[in-house]
Amino acid sequence: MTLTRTTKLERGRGALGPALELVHTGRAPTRAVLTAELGVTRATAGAVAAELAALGLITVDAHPVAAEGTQGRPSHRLAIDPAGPVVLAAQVHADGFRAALVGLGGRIVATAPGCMTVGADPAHVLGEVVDSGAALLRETRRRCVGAGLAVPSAVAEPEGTALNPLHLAWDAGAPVREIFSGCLAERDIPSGLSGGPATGWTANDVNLAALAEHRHGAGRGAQHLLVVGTGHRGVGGALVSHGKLHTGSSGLALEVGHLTVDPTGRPCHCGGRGCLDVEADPLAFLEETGRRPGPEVSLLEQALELIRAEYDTDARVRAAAGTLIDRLGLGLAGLVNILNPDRIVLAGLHRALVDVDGARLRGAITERSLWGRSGELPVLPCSLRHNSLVGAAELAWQPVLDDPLRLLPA
Amino acid sequence: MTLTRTTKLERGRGALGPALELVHTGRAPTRAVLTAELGVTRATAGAVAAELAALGLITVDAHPVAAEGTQGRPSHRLAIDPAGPVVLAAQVHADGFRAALVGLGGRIVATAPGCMTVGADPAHVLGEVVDSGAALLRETRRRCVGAGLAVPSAVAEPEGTALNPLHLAWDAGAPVREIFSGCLAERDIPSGLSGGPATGWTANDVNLAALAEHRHGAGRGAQHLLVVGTGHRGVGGALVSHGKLHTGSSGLALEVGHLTVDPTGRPCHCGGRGCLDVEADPLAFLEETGRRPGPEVSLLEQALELIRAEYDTDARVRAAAGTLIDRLGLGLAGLVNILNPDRIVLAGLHRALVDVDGARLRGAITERSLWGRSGELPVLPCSLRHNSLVGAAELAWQPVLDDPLRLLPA
DNA sequence: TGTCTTTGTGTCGTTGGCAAACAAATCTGT
DNA sequence: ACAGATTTGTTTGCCAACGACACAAAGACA
Repeated sequence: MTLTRTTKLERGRGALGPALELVHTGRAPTRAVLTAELGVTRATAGAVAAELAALGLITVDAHPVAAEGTQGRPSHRLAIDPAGPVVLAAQVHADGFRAALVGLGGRIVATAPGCMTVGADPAHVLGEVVDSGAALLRETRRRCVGAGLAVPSAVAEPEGTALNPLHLAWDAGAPVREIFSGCLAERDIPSGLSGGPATGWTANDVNLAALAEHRHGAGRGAQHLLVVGTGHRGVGGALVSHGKLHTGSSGLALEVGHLTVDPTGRPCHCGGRGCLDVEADPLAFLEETGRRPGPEVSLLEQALELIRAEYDTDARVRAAAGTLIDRLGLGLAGLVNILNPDRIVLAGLHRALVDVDGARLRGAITERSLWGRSGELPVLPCSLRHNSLVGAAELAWQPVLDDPLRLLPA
Repeated sequence: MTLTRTTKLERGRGALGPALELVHTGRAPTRAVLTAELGVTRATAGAVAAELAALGLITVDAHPVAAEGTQGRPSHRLAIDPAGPVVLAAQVHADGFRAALVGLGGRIVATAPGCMTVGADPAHVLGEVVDSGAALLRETRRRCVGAGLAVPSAVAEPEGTALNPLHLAWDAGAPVREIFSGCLAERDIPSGLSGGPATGWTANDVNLAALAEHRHGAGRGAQHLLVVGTGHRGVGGALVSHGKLHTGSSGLALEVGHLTVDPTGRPCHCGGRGCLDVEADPLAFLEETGRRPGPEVSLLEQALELIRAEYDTDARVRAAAGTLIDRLGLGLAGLVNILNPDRIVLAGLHRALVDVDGARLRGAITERSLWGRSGELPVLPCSLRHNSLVGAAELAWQPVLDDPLRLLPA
């Protein structure tokens, strides 16, 4: 008679995903905290932690050390397994791309920048991106369990097409997700998961930056996080509500670039005037300062450098920053009235603006937003270095976070 | 030895809530459909249906009749028990109030309008509202399991205070939910649920209208439903995302009245110019037609009557409607770019506008919204008579839908 | 009438978790 | 040093909530 014992490892399957997410986002430093956060018994939490450790995703330290000022038996520390699997993450922008391997917890394990041939088509660029990632995988000999890509364009759902890749010289409507997935398949990047080949998860870069900031950065703990930022041209936005990206019904939500912030302002390609896209992006800033943008580095870098180097010494730079802050504040106030976020995080050029005069920005928002608690609404600079890249990794990690048992044995 | 058998009725507890919601929203006409929608076995679905019937919430017909053109054994029909419990729902507006008893399925069982003393304070008004509801309960002898209230003001969460009850002559910040709950307790309206006294669920009327339209009306099945409408003054909005109201972090989301639709337009009390609130509400419409609004009935009713009676004959009325449609379209386009809904439902005056010239409104939205599929975006009139009232009932039903076992035995 | 199709019901086994008793590890006070 | 106090981890027993399966029921169709 075969006695199939219900082993401890088979318990707690339902809580595996939530538990991994807690460790992933740093909200479960110890097993005791995990127990409380999951709302389960110590027995169940123990089984869950053991199973995640058996899957090679987390580590449970063998010899816990007591925290200071606490009584009782010290709890085992939980941590992301530093030798665990990684995902391939990449970000494409106007000047080039960056490929990386990212572990759980949003930790970048290895990364490499790449140049982009001007005018190259998406298949060519994404091929280079995946080649670069594959090289990192060979160097580090890490197991890969997914791939994610951030692009500076709205991405239509569920097709995965790039609708306005203006700064990449790609065709509008290019099937980016399909192309990326194809590149992964061609180069035999395994999915690492049960059920099908590797899927190249693809989304808009600001959306992914927001996701990353919510899970690992300045947006941590926010219920309704609004992220607004610039790349090299234009302004993008994203909303993370209750931990999930609000992408809308077809991925086109938070296209905030065409909020009107100056009815008499610059004409915009959308047909209107004074849109945020043309009034509060790096080019607009450079124009306000009276400088001629040079072709050597990106507009964003020129703008950031100008603020860094001359904000304290050049009144024109200060005035330009103030002008952009007021416009941005107007746009944000409109968004606050519609979305009622409990935190705002700014990226790109806007991050620099809140750094140099956060008070003015907060004032501009409060002045135009309604009965809210906007005075108490935190407006913070983003806190992660490569937030779109980390966000692309989040996308790729999501299936694992949803059900860790889908991981194939190493 | 006591043999405590696991009876059939104790099964399927976890699926009770989802099952009741399916019947409530009309998505489970038969037990077979319920089985498929829940994704459980027939045995479990049977147990769930039996338990809901035992709770007095639904009926399972004894002698099923085969549907035409189908083979196999006919499935039992599921329906809301017409003798089941009700909730007390009420709506307050500038001219008065309306109290009602509403059963599951959004069916209004009994209703009575009420006048409001001009300038009366909230405690007085809500006292009359609850008295009116209590009278209906005595008349109908129905069991009451909750109470909900719709107010024409933003309601701050989690406090439940009315932030801008401009049209009610109430103080801004009046603790409406607390007052309503107090009135219920004073009059011994039972909660009908385990755990505590009756709670007077309270929310903004447009939000509740949106919830009602999503569950029982023109918004059924939408993933991201945007509702915009007028009461007697001003413009309100609401978003239902994946079946849940997006209230934002403190209940103040979708305050769409201050979107700018005409930079050179009327001054608004918010300090700006040309806000939707003053450019697309019933007063604005009446002004555009050149009529002097009379004091006898509400502005909304005057506007609706004017459209009904004179749209076909009076060019000035048509022109005014066109002007408002264009402004509304501009505002909606902005919202579409931010929220990316897959359906728009219009209420109040805006419902009449889409009725008389929906094509113009759809054109105005498409023209200004970006790379979306806005051409395919349905823009519909609302379809429920008292949608805020039904929405208030939804609020009160929610605890029962979440866990029907909280219902106390009759 | 027999067969097919679909739906409802009863039985059994598995699973995922809880409760409680116990064991372990550390702090605190004497 | 030693005895509680406190907190955490582990083991055992148990049970509710299902699914799987076989069978029964009720109609359509030939």
